[in-house]
Amino acid sequence: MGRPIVRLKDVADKTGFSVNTVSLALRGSPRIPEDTAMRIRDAARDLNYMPNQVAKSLVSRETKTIGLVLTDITNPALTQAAQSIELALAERGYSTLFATSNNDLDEEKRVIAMFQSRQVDGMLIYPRSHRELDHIRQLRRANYPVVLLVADPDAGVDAVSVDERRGAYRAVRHLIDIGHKRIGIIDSANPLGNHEKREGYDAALHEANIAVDPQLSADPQGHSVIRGYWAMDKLMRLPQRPSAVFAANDSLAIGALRWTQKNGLRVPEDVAIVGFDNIEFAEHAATPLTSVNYEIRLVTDLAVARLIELIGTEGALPEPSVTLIDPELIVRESTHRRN
Amino acid sequence: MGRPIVRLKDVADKTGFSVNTVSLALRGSPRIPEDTAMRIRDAARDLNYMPNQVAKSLVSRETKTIGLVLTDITNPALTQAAQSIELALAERGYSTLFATSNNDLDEEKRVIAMFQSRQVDGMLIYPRSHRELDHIRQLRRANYPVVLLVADPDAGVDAVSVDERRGAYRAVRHLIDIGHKRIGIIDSANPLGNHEKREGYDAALHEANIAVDPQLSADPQGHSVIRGYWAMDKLMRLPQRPSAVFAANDSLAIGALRWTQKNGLRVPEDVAIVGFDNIEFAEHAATPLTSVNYEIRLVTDLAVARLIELIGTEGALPEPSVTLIDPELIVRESTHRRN
DNA sequence: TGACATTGTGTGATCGTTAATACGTCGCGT
DNA sequence: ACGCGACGTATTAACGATCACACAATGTCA
Repeated sequence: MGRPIVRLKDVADKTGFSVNTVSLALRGSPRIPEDTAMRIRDAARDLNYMPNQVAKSLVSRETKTIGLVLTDITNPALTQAAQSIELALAERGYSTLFATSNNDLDEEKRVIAMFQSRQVDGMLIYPRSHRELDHIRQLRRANYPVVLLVADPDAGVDAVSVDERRGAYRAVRHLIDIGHKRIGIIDSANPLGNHEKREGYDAALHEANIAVDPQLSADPQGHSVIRGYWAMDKLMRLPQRPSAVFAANDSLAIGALRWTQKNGLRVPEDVAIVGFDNIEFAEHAATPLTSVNYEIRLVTDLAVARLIELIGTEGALPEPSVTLIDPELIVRESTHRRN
Repeated sequence: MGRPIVRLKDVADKTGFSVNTVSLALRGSPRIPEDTAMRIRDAARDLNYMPNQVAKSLVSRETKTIGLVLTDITNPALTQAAQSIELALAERGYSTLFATSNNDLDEEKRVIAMFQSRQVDGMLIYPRSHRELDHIRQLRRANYPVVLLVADPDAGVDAVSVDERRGAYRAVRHLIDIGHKRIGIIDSANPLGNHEKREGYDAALHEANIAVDPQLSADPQGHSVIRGYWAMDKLMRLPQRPSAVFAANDSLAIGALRWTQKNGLRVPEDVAIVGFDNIEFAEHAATPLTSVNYEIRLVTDLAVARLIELIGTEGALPEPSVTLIDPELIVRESTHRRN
């Protein structure tokens, strides 16, 4: 409140030139002769002048700021994403305003509105849900640059994402290939949530003529280790246990692994486990975890590049484009090949 | 670029009132009669008017934005901090601009300057180093509200932090108490870095009349699991191995644990391991990890509260205050008590 | 020597909002 | 009937910067 601010006017007063001359000089205009410019630069340095970006933004109508909306930054996959997004944006001269929606739709809407009010030049969003994107589509219709970080080819909004459906398919396909028939899944079953991984799971089973057994599906209601533990508990208490489990992310998988340790089961002999995202801890888990891997940098770089492109377009935005990154499966001990 | 913006003027034109009347009405001034206000609000809603915070900030001289400077958000402890800081700030109507310094001093300075230029109302900073705070002290002298998230009672800057020295002391003291005499430490040895944990380690050893053996110190040069693995490798290859190891954070500790698994050592029988921060994965590691625990929410809430207080003070800032949160040790299997 | 560029610098409007103040139009009291 | 306060609304000037343009003071050429 009321901190002292050094303005162009102060530099102008000190040097005797007008505000305009000072502004031009500091921006290196060729219209200002070198010795004038030097005197002005010196004075600016002495006063420790820093341009006021707020005033600048008001004139230029751009804030060089983008808004990043995450559901929850403690999800290790999102943390990585946040890190590399911030980096990619900083490299291009953009600052990152970030906020979390806590997986709440109203909160997500509020955050987006706040970002608009703050005149961010664009937004990168991990939406809470694929099914409720109206508010985001509306943004785009209002010519607002937005790129989603989960994919839905029909969303009508630009998106760059790992192909979760394909990743899940690869993981489950691998389990089938090594002989598993009774394969559990630990993934959110929220009808409003994202179904891609579940679809990939279903697809792999169908392809192998294995019926999808709803019993083998456990909803962890979250993404933390402990949630994975309890979901695994549910699956393993079934009369007919699964011989393998696909977990929608590595934290859940580590929770499942932990369950096997506590209950004296061997992985992969008694039950095989596959995770998703290949976070650092996956490789170094008690039993190194087979996991779906992808270059998060690739996803975020493409998303940022697309966003910057949208910001740079004059007039109406181009047709939305959706880019899916194809993930690979890293096979480790948690799913050793059966013979 | 050139997105259409609905301004007060547009609402004014639509209703026939002046810009000022509209402004007053939308802010609920009692000077505007109810039916006028209602007509104006309706028009604003129809046009989907959103106040331009940039213009508002220029007038009010406050942006309701704070800058958060982290060294590296992938450090799980910092991720947690970022999450709860964003939450605490949002609750008080502040937005969070965040940037990472990548543990580089020049980068840290650049980020801070950028935040100043963007007129943030205050900053929360995880400095790269305790020893190089001049640029931050300077900020404070210029009456700029700053709160550090690592403590140094003599920094001359406000700070709220877990007491790392004491936490490390507790951890090492515990190892001594259960009979260990040869205790290794995995922590940065950078002379420009933070020494608190190392000091706590030294203090505990001195108190027990155990000489500090420099051989037993390994610098992981980072905070990731794999760094901990290699640091552990260095320690365990010594002719006289340590019987216990204190790691400066849980990722390092998990790396150390992983080393024992790969090399067929039992924890805690062959070597005990203690971590720091008590992240989620610590409890669920192959051998549940003894770790130094503290309420990160407490730290961040106090830091945010102090920052808001500083922002609210008229005139000169009060004397800097440093708050240290006392951590506790959570004992788990990785350091089972010896008999 | 007078017309005309060229060069360097200043003036004024503008961005969207708020704050201070001015200005009509009432109603009321005397 | 006249003045005065209250009320409702408009006008003007900020905030700090940029931009388009105006305008002197030079220098150049016929």
